[in-house]
Amino acid sequence: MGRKKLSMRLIENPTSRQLTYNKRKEGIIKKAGELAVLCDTDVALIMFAPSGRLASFASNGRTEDILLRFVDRPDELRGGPINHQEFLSQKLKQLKYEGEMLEKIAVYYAPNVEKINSALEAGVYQQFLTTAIQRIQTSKI
Amino acid sequence: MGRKKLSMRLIENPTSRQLTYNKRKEGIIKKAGELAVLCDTDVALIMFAPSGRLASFASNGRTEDILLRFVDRPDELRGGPINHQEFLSQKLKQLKYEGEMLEKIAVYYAPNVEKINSALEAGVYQQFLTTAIQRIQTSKI
DNA sequence: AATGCTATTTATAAAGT
DNA sequence: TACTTTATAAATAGCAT
Repeated sequence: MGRKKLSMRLIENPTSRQLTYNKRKEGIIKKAGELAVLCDTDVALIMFAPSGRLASFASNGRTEDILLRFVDRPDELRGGPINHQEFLSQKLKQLKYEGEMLEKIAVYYAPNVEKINSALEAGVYQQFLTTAIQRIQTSKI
Repeated sequence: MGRKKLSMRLIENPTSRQLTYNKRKEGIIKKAGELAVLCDTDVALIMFAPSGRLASFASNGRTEDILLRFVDRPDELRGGPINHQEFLSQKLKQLKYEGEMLEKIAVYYAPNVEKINSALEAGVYQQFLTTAIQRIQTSKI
């Protein structure tokens, strides 16, 4: 959409690139919010600038603990050896604990409540978790 | 966009809702991919249907380890007590280890490489990590 | 750098198959 | 239950401020 059709490759000019980034970032966040409302859907959207710093995050904030549901429904893992399944459950529980610890730490270090979304600490925590997600995704492709 | 303007509230008709969900899901994924290419940006997009099941995930898969950069640059935490800083570093390292374990587990359980994106296991792992991210975000707001 | 303005392109709501 | 089409709404690229 625009005066010209934009070819799908890196925008060379840094100023234009930043401008496009800001505009499209807003657009995607809006779309994500609409999808959440229209379809009762949880949407998490995480964007990182090339610097690696967290650029934006959007979610409708539902907090169901899917982990516990998973642990309570082992039949969803049918086909896996029982010992590995137990191992997996333990690992998930352990990671859940780590996540809660991380949450507490994040709260403790929050230096400025008004700047939460751009706080360096938040960026580091969230990117770390996101990287973990990406590792899983990458490792399975 | 469409024959009529859609009011921004839950689509009551389940069939229409599902249809809209599928269409808009594709749209957002496309947008996310475009943003990644145009602006050299890492984008992670995670959507959950009301059932809680992972619906989609998109990322350009960058894998920088921001954690280590963080640990190696303690001045970014200036203002925090040293003992808490060390505590934080240890926790992050521990979580990194857990993430790597989780990756190995994910690989082990991958039942069907062709269906990676819809694999239930992947959904559980990713939603768990996403929930952790959301917790951090929520706790700071 | 940030905001506002249109010409265009793109996404998509309904309808059709 | 999906795909395809089409009219329309929405997003946005390039400019202007």
